[in-house]
Amino acid sequence: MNSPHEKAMQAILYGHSCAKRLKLRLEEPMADDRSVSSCDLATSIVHCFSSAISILSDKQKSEDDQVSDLSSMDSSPPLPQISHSKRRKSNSTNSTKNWRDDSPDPYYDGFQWRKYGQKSIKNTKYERSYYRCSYNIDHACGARKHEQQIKDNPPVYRTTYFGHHTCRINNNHDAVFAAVRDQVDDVGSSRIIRFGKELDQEKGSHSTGFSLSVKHEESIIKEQTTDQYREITGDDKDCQHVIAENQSSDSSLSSSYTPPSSSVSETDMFDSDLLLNNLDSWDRYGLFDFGVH
DNA sequence: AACATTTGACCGTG
DNA sequence: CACGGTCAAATGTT
Repeated sequence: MNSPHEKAMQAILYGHSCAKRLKLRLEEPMADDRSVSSCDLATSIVHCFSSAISILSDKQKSEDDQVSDLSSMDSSPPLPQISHSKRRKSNSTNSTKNWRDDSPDPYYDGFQWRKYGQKSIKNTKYERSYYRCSYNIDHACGARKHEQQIKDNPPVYRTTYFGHHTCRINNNHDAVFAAVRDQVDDVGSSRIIRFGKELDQEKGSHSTGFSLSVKHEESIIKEQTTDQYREITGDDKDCQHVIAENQSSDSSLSSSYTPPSSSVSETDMFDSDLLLNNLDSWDRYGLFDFGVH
């Protein structure tokens, strides 16, 4: 796995490529396909920097801390809130700690949240706020988040998200991914990019807010990405080759992943959430080219 | 009036 | 029993 520094670098580079595209759009409005709104591009940029901040601030934590954080991540989809118990269930069995984000400001993530609690947490200076999706009842949306200031001067707020949105009130971010996918498809002989779960498995089960995960399901997805590369290429050696190549890559901005034409159909199996939620995917497949140079 | 936030209490988990 | 997640009444805001 790449070092935190390298991951932060990749997040910044990714943000940089988004910024370049936004700049190009501002300079030459007609030159861009407008498949992604400027607002979404800006949001992506902010999230890339958030990820970099988070990675770099985590780097200062102890290794033990990191291991325990990672081990608590869970990739399973949110369970419907069918329990009639008024009290919480065990975190280890019923909730999903999907990802977290550190930001200088608790940023707008495109979803509407309702605060339902606030607690002071032991050994921490600041209180933690608890939010659930405003559409929790209307759409039985089980998404929740915790927000807590973890640093002062400069202030850093850690937002931890649990579960997925099923309310689908914001699909803008999906457009970003679609655009990424389309442009990736345009590069060379690219056919598919496949990350994470089968699309069919995901259908109807989520619509998450977009953010670059810092520690999203790390160990699980490491296996998934490797396995799925094997699935694409059918070649274990190729998999190792690409991984090694990317690990020793100079992270040039112009690098782009062009999967070898494969036996897999052209069916779109791109899982945008997992692509952008997991920096390790970049580790393995290289940076994605937005067509801006 | 309707909706959102605050806050003390409750209670499951380890 | 301490901790932290959630509930729900009280309070604030629009």
